[in-house]
Amino acid sequence: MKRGTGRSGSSAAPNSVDVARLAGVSQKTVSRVFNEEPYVSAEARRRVLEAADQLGYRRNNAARALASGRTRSIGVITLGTALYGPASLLMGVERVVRDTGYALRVVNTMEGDPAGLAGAVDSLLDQGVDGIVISEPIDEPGGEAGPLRVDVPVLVIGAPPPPLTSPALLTAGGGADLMAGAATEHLLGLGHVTVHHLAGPQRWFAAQDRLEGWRTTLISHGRDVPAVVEGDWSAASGYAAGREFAQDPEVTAVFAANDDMAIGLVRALTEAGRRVPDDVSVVGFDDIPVAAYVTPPLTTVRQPFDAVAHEGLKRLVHAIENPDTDPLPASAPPVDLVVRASTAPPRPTGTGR
Amino acid sequence: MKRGTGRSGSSAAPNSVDVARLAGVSQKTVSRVFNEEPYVSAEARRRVLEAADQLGYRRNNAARALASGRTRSIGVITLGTALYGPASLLMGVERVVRDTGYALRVVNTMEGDPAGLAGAVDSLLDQGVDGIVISEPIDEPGGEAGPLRVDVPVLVIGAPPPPLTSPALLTAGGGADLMAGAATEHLLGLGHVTVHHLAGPQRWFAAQDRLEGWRTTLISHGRDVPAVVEGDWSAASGYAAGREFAQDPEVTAVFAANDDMAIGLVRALTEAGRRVPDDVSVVGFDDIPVAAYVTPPLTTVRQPFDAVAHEGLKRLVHAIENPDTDPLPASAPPVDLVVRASTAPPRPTGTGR
DNA sequence: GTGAAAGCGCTAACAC
DNA sequence: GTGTTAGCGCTTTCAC
Repeated sequence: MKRGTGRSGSSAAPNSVDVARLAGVSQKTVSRVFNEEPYVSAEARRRVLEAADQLGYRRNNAARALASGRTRSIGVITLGTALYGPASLLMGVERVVRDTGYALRVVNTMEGDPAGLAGAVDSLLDQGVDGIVISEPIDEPGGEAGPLRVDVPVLVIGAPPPPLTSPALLTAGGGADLMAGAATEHLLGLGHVTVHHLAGPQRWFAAQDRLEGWRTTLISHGRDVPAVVEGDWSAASGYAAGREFAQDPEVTAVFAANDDMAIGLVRALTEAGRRVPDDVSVVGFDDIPVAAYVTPPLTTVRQPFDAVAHEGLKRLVHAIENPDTDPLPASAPPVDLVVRASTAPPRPTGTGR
Repeated sequence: MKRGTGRSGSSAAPNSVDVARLAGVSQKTVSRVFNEEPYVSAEARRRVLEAADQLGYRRNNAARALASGRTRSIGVITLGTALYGPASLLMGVERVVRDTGYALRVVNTMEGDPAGLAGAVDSLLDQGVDGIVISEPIDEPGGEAGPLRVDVPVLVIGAPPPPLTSPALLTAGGGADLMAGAATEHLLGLGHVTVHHLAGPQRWFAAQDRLEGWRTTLISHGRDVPAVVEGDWSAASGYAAGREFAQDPEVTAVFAANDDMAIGLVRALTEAGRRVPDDVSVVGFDDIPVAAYVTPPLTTVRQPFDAVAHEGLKRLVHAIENPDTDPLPASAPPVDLVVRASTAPPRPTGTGR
């Protein structure tokens, strides 16, 4: 323990009683000032602020949390990867959380983690948070025994709500299917007979959504739905898939579920003598910062990470602070296809239509 | 407030007294069980655990923190970007923090943030953390008025310790200068007369280090030190720099301070008719996942983010838990140059040596 | 406008 | 091995 001489301890952190004493007011008035409560005279406020400053006072959050039952913090569960999407989302979330006056606690779930989502939620609940953000969860095989019981509002980004009970269960970041659809339309619009898909790992909802949007679009245009090749988001897996696609002369257009895979894909295609976009068109997803600068510059779909984080968090905070009100409605994110040089009409030769 | 009927409140979260009552022991014994303290009979432990389970008891962290003075959490300050380096570091830190039984709190400092590092540290101290990690800080212009006073151990990753007083001030992740030196040596070893440098923003220590390693190596080999071009880490800035480099036929080798810029650089060079690596060799830094799959595959320096995070955190936790012991020593990270296809000997023509 | 009193749920000493 | 007694520094309630 640190406390020094007892009452007017000088070595340890000052508390509100110390401030009150120095300011010549009651402890409660100090509390009022720091909580910006009404009914404090200007004079009292001034004295308190001055005393606090002089002492280097800072409120003890543990005590506040204990007394009020609120921690003023939000926990976020991410996948623990430095992938552009998840990382961008996390940064967006941090910004909004801090702006709204909350603190951020972060917990990762590793892929293959036996405890998985349940363990992460538990850890956050243990720590004490007023709300939870689950960012891009994946389908863990070891299904939970019954739904998780969470007693704070939950926001799920980029996935349908998992089986959990919560005073408020919100979702954000939908629309990936529409975006994937737009990418597919673009390729079809260019004249390609059909579009192949290099999917992300199907345990990720984000990957499922994109696949779904692609497939739906193909079907609605009456096109064949070719077999899907599944990667793991990495450029390496895109490269491996690219070697397969390169074998098949029927492949003239590929929609990859993220830019990294698209880049690996382009490389494999190029190495195999299939030129992009002359022989094969490629569309990525995310619009990572280098997408415009690889060769050829990648046509891709830009994800509105910041907007999604912003809107989702606003709604979560609203749910936390207004437990009895209806949740705010979600709005659909815009679809933003960025056309660059990796897509072109198919060559008139060969498999014409 | 939630508390229901008073003593045996059934609607709100149960506390250790509830558990004690149900288990027929004292509250202190419940505390002992959950803290894994010695001197609890197997029978008492069993009863406590059973009662806790039945009630769905979970320790209240705010109360623990208040009573013990420790929050069992570590705060990390990052730059709020989804850049591969910072994001990888953050993920590495999260893993180790959780493994060591601490919770993670995250605060970003935006570039240009007036409050800057001081504001971030403050926010963490307000929240209450047992230790602070500052990941890749930058030199903010608005210098602080006097050194920051921090009363918990601090670990700085990738930079010299900023002016702050702390019971323990540790650093990790040095050695970027050696890595940059290795990249430069590689180019020199290939026969290039000198090596140009596409630097990162010099407000970043990480960028300063790399520049320093490059310059020192050039000097120690008695080579000219060409003017530095400064980018902002982005592929776009690398592209802009590349257009300049392309004008100058003397440029046969460029060391870029990160892979994104290297990729933009390669693109600009290629567009200008300067082939990579035939006309100009390029080395990047970081080894981002797509580096091996761009055209040409990028020679780069791999950064040991995980190892740095791991070692640094271990030392930080040691300092937190053993305040009176000497800090653990740091070890130098390995230098890992990954040679791929973006570097080659200079062409014999022209500016021979 | 302001203050006194009573906890929040736990850990820390110490006694038994 | 176990229980008792005090707080930790706030917020809350209610009285003035």
